[in-house]
Amino acid sequence: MKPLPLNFFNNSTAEVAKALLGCYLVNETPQGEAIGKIVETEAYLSDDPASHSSKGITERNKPMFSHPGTIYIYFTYGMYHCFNIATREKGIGEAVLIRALEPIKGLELMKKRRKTDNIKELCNGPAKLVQALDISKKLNNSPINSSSLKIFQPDNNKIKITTAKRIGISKGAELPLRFFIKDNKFVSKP
DNA sequence: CTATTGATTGAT
DNA sequence: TCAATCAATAGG
Repeated sequence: MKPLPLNFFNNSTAEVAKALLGCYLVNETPQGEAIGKIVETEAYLSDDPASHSSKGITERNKPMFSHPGTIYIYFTYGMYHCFNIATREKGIGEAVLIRALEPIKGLELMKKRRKTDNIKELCNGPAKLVQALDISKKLNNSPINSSSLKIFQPDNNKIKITTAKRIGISKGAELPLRFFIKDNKFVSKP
């Protein structure tokens, strides 16, 4: 198992979203290490009305337009953060939203941070996994794998992918840009 | 300046 | 079904 190279993200956003399924997201903190397997993602494209980047670059969404592999963490609904990774070359505003993880390691830490003992509730939503891994907004606009937050790709990553409409957006067509591992119990909605 | 919305979650 | 809770955005 090895860390994903940054040029992994210099590719079609939908392809990156699918390729991330089955990879491991790792965050190291002073309290310990937490690891989750990526089981659900969504792609956000530059011409997509649901994407923050659709109206051009702003102070908030500029990480989406930065180098491939740049972390984009945004604050929403007054209380939640969501975690994305920028894709394609610098100047193009596209990203993959990590929507759900299967908890692998650091379960006790996750339970404490999420204030629940229900394993299925730890990481089955974009704001939940940010809480469970304690992903800091300080990492916004910095490259993945260069700080405490890393993604590893397993040596033989054979999984079955289901494609579906995206969740929780009102603008824009319900494009088939949501991807998750078939039959996995930890996706945000069945 | 004020009003509305939102890539959400958790409680009722 | 709805409240929490605030940054971004649209409108005046």
